[in-house]
Amino acid sequence: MKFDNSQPIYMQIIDEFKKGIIRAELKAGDKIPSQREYAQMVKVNPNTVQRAYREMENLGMVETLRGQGTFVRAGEDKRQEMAQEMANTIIEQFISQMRSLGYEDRTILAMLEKHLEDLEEDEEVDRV
Amino acid sequence: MKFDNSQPIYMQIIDEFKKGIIRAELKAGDKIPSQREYAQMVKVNPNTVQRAYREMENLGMVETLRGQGTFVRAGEDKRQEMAQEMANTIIEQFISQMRSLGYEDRTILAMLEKHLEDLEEDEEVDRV
Amino acid sequence: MKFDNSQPIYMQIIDEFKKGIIRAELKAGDKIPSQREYAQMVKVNPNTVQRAYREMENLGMVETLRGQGTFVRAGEDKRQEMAQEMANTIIEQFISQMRSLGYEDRTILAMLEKHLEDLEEDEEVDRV
Amino acid sequence: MKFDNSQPIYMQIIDEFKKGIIRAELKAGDKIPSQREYAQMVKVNPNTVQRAYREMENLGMVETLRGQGTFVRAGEDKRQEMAQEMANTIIEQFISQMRSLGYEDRTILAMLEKHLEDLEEDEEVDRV
DNA sequence: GTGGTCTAGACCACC
DNA sequence: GTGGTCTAGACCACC
Repeated sequence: MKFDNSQPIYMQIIDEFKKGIIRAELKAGDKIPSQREYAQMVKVNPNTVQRAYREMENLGMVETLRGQGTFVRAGEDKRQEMAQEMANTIIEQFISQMRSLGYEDRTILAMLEKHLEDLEEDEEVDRV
Repeated sequence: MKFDNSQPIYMQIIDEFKKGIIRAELKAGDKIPSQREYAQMVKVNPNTVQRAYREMENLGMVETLRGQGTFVRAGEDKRQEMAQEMANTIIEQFISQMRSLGYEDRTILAMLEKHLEDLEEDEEVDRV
Repeated sequence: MKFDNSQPIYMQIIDEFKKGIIRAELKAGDKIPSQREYAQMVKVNPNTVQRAYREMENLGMVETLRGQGTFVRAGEDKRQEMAQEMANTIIEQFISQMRSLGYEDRTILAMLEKHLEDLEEDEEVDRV
Repeated sequence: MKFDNSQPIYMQIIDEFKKGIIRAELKAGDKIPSQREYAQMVKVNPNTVQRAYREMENLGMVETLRGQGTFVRAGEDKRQEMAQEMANTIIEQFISQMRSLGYEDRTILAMLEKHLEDLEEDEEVDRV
């Protein structure tokens, strides 16, 4: 895992787990690594990991059972909610970046549409 | 200026000037800060600034006159080309982020459209 | 390798590799020394070598694979182009030197012709 | 004056005066700067200048009169001889450079001829 | 003052 | 081990 310093590391850790849950790589009931294990894996201070885990607990993403470990709690509903939320953040950031280049909204939409069509064509070709 | 470590600093500097040119805040003939000045402004080593300036010269964005300074070279054509290029990068990054959340292309498009409409309504309200 | 100060060292390094490619001593796919190795060989700072290697990459002469090394990329086409270019530089420098001695163009040509004939005779003798 | 380290500085000084004489900027009887003056002008150790002046005396280029200074001695004959000599050096260096790129003698001649024609055309245009 | 080159050396990323 | 980035600081060339 590599972290940049655009955001606190503990938030970047949370985002990692969020993505895992959203992509359904992590499902309700799955055990995630212990705080110590994870801290070693990603070479981060255990305190930072602890903070991330605590916040995930507050967010209802995971549940910690003393002496047993930390488990994913998010069910399908939660998963969708999280996906929506993350998507909104990404979309807003995208719009703001494109607007700051001076593009108008309808142009942004048209450019995205064009891009998606081009990509689909390319992928068509790849499959053939 | 704050730099994150998602990218080399010299590239982030280039991106700053790119944005300036794209937004037409910097126009052909404008003098940009001397390497030393800029290095002090953004608190990085002058060598790092020089690398950025040198690459901008190679990209045809600026022209350097020894003993005189560095000047914006990009005319309107170049400006549009740069905007296109930067937009493509942003769009591609956006698509890949959204796809990695599991959204299909038509859904991505629909979500963006919805978002833009909502924003426009909000801005309508603000103006009134 | 000895460098003079008629030109920056990094350019002289580039010229060395250019000559190697032009003379076909270095062919497409050949690995050239690592930056550190070469720096030790020619006793210059690794940063200077890196600048030379980076510019050679920009010129399309070599390809750099991180963690693996730097490889000659120039094929036969590129080789000829580079030879032409280098020849032009040499010829122009020659003309300017001769003119600055006050010789007229036709005299320069005649002197060169004479010289080449003399050399060929000498080499004839050597072979016999 | 700027010296490179491809040759001893005293030789580069001699070449400077040679060029002056060849171009007839310095004529027989002309006084050249005193050794001290010249050393200051070109920022070189006076001993180096002395060596250059001594060798020029040996070469018959100048004459030193104690208490009066150093004077150009070379007459027209000497001038031509020096020009010839310097031209030969330049031509030989040129041939060797071009051959090392792999060009054959007749090609070298053809390329030079072509280049001179092109230059003449350009200069024609400039005059018009 | 402005840019250009170079050294010395640290630290990181990828293999 | 190999390349990539960055800092610190010296010295040079051109204006």
